Amino acid sequence: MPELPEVETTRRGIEPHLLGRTVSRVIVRNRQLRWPVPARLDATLRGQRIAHVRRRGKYLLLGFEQGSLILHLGMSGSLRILPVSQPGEKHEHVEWQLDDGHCLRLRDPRRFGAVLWTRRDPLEHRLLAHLGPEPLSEAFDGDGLHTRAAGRRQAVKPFLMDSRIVVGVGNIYASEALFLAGIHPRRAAGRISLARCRQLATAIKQVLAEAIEQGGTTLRDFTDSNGRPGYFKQRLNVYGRAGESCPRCGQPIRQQVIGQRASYYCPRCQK
DNA sequence: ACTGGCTCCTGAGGGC
DNA sequence: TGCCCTCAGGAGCCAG
Repeated sequence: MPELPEVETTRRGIEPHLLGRTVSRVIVRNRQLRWPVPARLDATLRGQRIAHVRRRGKYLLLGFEQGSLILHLGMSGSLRILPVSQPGEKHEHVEWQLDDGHCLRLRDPRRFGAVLWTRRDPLEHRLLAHLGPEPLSEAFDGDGLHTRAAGRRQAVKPFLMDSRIVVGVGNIYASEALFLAGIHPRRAAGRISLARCRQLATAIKQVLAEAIEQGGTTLRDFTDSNGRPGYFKQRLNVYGRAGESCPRCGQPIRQQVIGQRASYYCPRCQK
């Protein structure tokens, strides 16, 4: 399940292979993703040069001369650079062929991902226009978090996963950051002190930055057809570890569903 | 303005 | 060995 670190790692992995390349052909094998893949994508993109590869939240933005592709990996999507001659695999729904004999392929078994095209500034697109700050930027800090949380009774974990508050904090890293900050996932967002909001913001930055570093080593080679990454489970303190000992105090870690999502926490360390 | 619940989909994992 | 059932999970969307 790609969270922000995996999306950023993907961006870094594909960028050098795409910059300055021209699309020679687009093949859409299955257009039924979260939204239908735009019709005539091949006609739209053919001959256009890729000017930049950016990321906003978990969206990847491929900038062309006449518009931008907006890509989302959903929860099972992945992008790889392969030789065009490489035989296709199951669930490879879209292929962008480049002028150097390689192609970018989107594989997405669960098809929660998205491929959209816009001729305007992608940051103004309705899916992106109202996103909260990037967690690793200076625009995101504990003071801002505290302000946004004021008066809200929603549990802090789903609050953190709301992309209008901050982007890119998915289910796994929300649990991890709350553990680091010592905050119970069910605590009302509006009942966290400024000092603890600052700790929480720091924890979010730390967890995501560390995961990106990990991703950088795990997902090194995007041209390797065998390079499916494992997830960074070895680094996780609480996620997926119900019943195991808390690494800080030894208490058994608990699992609880909060906002329809599995949440993991230490009942002793997190208040 | 908030909040919780539903939805899309497939593969994994458990039970028998 | 295989079949069936259940469930996870990002995030937009809608109802209350």
